Amino acid sequence: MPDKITIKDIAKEAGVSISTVSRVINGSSPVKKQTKEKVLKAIDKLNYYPDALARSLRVGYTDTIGIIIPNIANPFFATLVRGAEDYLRSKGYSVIICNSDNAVDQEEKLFNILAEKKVDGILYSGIGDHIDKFNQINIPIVFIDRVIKDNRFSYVSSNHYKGMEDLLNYLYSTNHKKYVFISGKKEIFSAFERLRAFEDFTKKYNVEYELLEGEYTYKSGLINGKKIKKIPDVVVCSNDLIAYGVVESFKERKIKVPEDVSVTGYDDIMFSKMFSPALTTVSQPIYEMGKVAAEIIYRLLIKKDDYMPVKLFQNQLVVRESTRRR
Amino acid sequence: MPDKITIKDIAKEAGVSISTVSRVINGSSPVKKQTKEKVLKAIDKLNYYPDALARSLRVGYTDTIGIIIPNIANPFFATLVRGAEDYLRSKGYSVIICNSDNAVDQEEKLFNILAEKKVDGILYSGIGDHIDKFNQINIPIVFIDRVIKDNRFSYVSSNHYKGMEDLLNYLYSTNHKKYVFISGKKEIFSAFERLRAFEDFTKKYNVEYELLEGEYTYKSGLINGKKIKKIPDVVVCSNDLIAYGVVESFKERKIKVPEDVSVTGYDDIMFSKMFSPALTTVSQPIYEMGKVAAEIIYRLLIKKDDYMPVKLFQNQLVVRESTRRR
DNA sequence: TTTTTTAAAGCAAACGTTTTCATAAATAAT
DNA sequence: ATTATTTATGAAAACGTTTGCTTTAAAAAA
Repeated sequence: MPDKITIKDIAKEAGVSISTVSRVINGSSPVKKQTKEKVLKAIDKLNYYPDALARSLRVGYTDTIGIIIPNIANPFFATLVRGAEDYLRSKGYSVIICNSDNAVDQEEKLFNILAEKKVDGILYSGIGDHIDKFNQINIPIVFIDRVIKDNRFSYVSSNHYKGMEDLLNYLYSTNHKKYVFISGKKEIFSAFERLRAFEDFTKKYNVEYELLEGEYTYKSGLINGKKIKKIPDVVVCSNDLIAYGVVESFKERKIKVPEDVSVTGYDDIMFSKMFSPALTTVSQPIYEMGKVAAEIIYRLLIKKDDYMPVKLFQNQLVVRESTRRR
Repeated sequence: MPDKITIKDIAKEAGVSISTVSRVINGSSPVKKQTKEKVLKAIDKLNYYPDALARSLRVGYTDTIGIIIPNIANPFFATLVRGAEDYLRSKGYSVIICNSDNAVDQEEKLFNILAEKKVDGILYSGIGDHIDKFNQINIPIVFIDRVIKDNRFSYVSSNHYKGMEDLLNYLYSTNHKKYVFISGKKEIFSAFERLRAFEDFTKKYNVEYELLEGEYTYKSGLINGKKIKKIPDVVVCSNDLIAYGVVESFKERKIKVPEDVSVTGYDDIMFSKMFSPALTTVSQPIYEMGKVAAEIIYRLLIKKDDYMPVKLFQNQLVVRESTRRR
């Protein structure tokens, strides 16, 4: 294998010092046109590309952002990540993606790895708060899909409580009397908020309901769907994946949606409109949220002020075919 | 902000040389129990974590793998990536994900970035062949979802031709006479192979058909679905997303699947079984393929021999509700 | 004890860049 | 022409590690 080409080789080839080479690469200070050409020619000839490690070690940043999410195979996060990555790459950043599977200890490990890799910033969506860790590693972070009261931290989230409230009010207004609610893991902020909205709702209208503890997966919907003995007017699911599972479990039992029971989701991932019955759900601007999170971290990085922006998105009820008036 | 803690600080705190600190961190050579304790204590006290950049610069590797795919928001790739990442992380690697959107020039750019970042290996699924580039950057690579005849390169792929052939034979045996085929971009290996199987099929059985050029997206299915004037017996789609789009477009036109027309997909992404009608498709072991690709690159990295493994997966016809005997 | 062997720790170079500071070359001002 | 100013280049330190080699300390053998 051929030896690695370094800036030294270019310098020698072009008959010039390495400082000069560095300067033409980075345009950091003027260099005479004809020497510049020599250098460029040498670079091209030897097929040189600079070592980002060495560079980062020197300059103190890596142009890399870490993203910690539960699971990239969940379309919600895939879309979110895409939103963030598109923006960041346009600004010259790369992205390291880490799946935590919502395990706090795994999250902690990932923070360590990202800190060691010297990422410039972190986008984080997960369970733990890790505040002590953040103080240790001292890397700008923005929380995603979660409201942080600690005003040292930025976040982008959406108004889950309000979204769920809107959905429930709609259901109530269309004559749904008996409810089953399948929650996500309560450690997850969004799941907690949606559940909270549901609990407040049941109190307010003194409505008949059953509460099932699930998690944000298709499988959980499948399992919990089977557990439902008394078919209610509507099964309110804490996210779309759960709803898919519930519908499937009902299909197996020949229970028809929406004829026999309404089913609702949350998130409006791209498949929910294709699902049949097309899912009544609450839409979050997922791609946009990823993008905004990326914008925030970017701003945090370039201007070193203490500006800590925060963005709360509104959610939108979208009524489709999986619900109907009772 | 507090100064960055380096190995030097630990050395001073523990009253020991930096070599010794390095040795206790890496266990690279024996150090007396009691000095080890001092060092560990200092590390803990000062909250030190080593700088992976500096380390990589010295040792010559980064424990990082780059992955280039068209689009992480496509569930096929999300699952694939998850398979790869799970394996790699278990071996101590991190993963940088890059979306190319199937643009050759973007792919090229991404290869450059990954080369500069000194990733140890690359997993690549895309359009271009970039053979010259690979020779330049000299980083182990494994191609995903694509057969490479050049035996200097590894790949994992699946037998798209055979899979499509099986599907078509099944359709033929269930009395489907008139076909519409919606292809993916022909530059993509899998799309090319699936189309090739279809063309051979039409010749072999001299069957009535129409060919529509699409791409691997829901939207493309929607658009091309609308273009279908004469409803055939079956619309064979080059992947599942296209099929979703076609079904949706038919729904708008009150054309019933499978009553009026069969529709098939390819890939069997996780949503296809939840889709209604549940999609008849050809399943690829997506997660497994990602995992195997990761295994291969890992083997390539640890043993520096010239072993160039290659893995071809078989695909499995899965008949569900979106087709029926004519 | 003294010498030999082994184990533990330290020194300093190296990895490939960027950048400060000094110097040389070129241009402008006298 | 000479000096002053600007412009272009080079030398060398620094970023934070690992590791080959040397030295010191400890243990074993004489």
